[in-house]
Amino acid sequence: MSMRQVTPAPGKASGTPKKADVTRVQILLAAAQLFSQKGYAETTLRQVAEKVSLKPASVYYHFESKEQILEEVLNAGIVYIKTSVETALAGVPADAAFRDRFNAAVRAHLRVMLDHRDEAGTYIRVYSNLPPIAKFRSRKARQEYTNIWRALLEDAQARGDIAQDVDLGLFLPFILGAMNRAAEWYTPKRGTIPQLADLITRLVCDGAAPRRAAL
Amino acid sequence: MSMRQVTPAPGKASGTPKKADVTRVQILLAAAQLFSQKGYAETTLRQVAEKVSLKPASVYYHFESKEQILEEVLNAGIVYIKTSVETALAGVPADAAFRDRFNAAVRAHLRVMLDHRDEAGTYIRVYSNLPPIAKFRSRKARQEYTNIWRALLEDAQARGDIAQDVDLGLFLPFILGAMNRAAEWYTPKRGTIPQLADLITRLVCDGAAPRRAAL
DNA sequence: GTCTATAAGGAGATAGAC
DNA sequence: GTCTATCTCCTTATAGAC
Repeated sequence: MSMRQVTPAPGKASGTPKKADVTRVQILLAAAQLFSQKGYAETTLRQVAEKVSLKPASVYYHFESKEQILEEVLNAGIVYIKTSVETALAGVPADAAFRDRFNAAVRAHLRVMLDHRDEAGTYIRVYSNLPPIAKFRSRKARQEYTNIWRALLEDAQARGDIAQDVDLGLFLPFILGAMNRAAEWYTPKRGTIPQLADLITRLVCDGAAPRRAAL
Repeated sequence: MSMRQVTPAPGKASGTPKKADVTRVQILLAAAQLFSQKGYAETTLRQVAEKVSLKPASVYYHFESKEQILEEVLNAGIVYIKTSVETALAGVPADAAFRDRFNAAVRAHLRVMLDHRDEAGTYIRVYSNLPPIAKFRSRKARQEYTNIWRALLEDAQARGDIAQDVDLGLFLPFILGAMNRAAEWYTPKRGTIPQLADLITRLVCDGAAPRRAAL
């Protein structure tokens, strides 16, 4: 699943591939990369234009404003992440161990965010320093995504895989935030994405202390 | 310990309180707040000036450039955090349980970052979207701080409080990043800072699963 | 659809009076 | 130390030719 399929144009059924909405998508991709690398305010439309070999003015044929580009980039990013995690969860039996379902979700989230950094990572990286309007507009999609995780964790707590006295109101944002922050520091040099996913799963399920079971 | 004592002026022993380095510090504090709230690029010198009831030009009597203000804000922030965590660790016996030492450090880190958001939180929040020069300049202080945590965790691993097969190269940045990300989502509505610190400590030491000991 | 040219505004920073 | 006034540059965005 690529961002390409996610943003053909607002309100357009995927019938004709259309001749040059291609440019539109190229702009979105370039913008996503730049926003992700340097932040929204620090990125100029000239840089976006140059990256797709256009003159700045031409960008305005495809988009009304810089902010509209941002909005679409954000939405595409979160839809992309959401779909990936949903797909990953669907690939694990619903009655599988919590550990396995959780690990699959974590791995999917990390993979999208760290592997396809430019495409979806933008959402995570740029979100904090945004004009409040943009934050508000993407709020709904963001919440829908969070709900996937909430359901996963609430279910685990109901089944006794997570202790009753763990406050999900703190745990949920903590664990999502912890994963998202990885976009800031992760490099393949530190380890693979599955390794990181395993570490997180281990922390959540067992902690980092040595197993004291077999004693 | 306040940021005031940290940034009297570069290379100035704390002898005379000096008549109006006060303004200098006020500018730093105002800048810290604004950078933290809106990001570096989105903050204008005019806004900083207005916040301390100065005209924009007057700021340049105290600082050479906007970037220099940023640099000092960042350094002050990290020195502040570092000192806080060191003090907290010094307050716990060196032979205390890892759990207690870790919890004290987490709590101190979170308190500075979340309670004194404007002073030290800037460092965390702004750092990602920075001109590379600024990142580089604050690198040394950042590493010195990280080393406190590395020592704490390496020590724990040596004593067997953290399992041998936990990769600190992943674990260290993960846990620091997770805490830092809390600046993005934490509000007192979700819980107290000690509660969050306890949650993190629990995850690290035991995991979130129900205790299976007493069975 | 993309271009050239340019408008309109705001940014960081400086000069020099007070 | 702080002010007024201003320079210069670069931004987003528009107008209209091709």
